[in-house]
Amino acid sequence: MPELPEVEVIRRELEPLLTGKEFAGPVLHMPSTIGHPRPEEFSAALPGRRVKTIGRRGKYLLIYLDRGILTIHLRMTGNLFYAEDGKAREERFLRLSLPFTDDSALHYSDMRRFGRLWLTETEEELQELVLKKIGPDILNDLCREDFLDLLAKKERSRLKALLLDQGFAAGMGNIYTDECLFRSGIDPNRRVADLKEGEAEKIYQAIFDVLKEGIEYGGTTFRDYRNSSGALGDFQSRLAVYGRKDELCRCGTPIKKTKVAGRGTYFCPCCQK
DNA sequence: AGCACCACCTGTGGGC
DNA sequence: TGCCCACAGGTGGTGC
Repeated sequence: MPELPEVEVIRRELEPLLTGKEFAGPVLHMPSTIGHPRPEEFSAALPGRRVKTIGRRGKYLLIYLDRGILTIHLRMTGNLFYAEDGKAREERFLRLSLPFTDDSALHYSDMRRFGRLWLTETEEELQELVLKKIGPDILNDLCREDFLDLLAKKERSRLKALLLDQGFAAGMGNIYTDECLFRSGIDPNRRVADLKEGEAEKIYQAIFDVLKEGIEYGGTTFRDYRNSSGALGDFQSRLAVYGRKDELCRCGTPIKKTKVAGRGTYFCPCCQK
């Protein structure tokens, strides 16, 4: 579900709400949601720790504590919901409740159960256990020069596959990748080696623009995404190609859907070459 | 190195 | 109307 913009929207909302709060005893409705440490250790270790700041790397939300780091990945259908009164809004897919000592709470629900939480004691442990194969955050930690350098090392890759590769750079998902390639005028099947003068720069700019806009519009709610107050995103109204098979592109050509890198891929055969 | 597949889950929507 | 299959904002593993 959530890509970089959706996670960033959640981060911005939660940071002022959670900073300074102290965790009480968690309730694990589905213990397998905990990736590390073992569920019972997690439950014993979290109470008493306080939230310092909230960060993000790609699609990972990083809740820095006075001791250790609580990391969350929402995968396809994970949702975080903050409740001032501590009450969860729906029970069906509730996997985890993290109450605070002031009786407010952070709830985690996840229909498809793919999402995970990790509690690590140090930055090094987080790196080793969770972020080992994750590249730099594509919005905050990758300048144009570095992006172009990294791209040059991946001559044989298809653009769509590369942008989706979190080891290359972290944050792009299926929706924003299709939108980025549309804005760049690049066919998703093209390979890096075939890019012409100026096209790589165009892609970098499109990544930046589309992610920024996604954040400004509160993320994309195509199906399940909700922010931490339960509200829908707005960026779906701005999508040029994603989810618009057979609808007309602004150039008048019907948008096509194919499969690239194993994912449903939308593009305009006229605007993207 | 890159890619195609499968697995992990549950729900929904299109086609027949 | 109802059933079945394909597919869904992600990622990790396998094997070619």
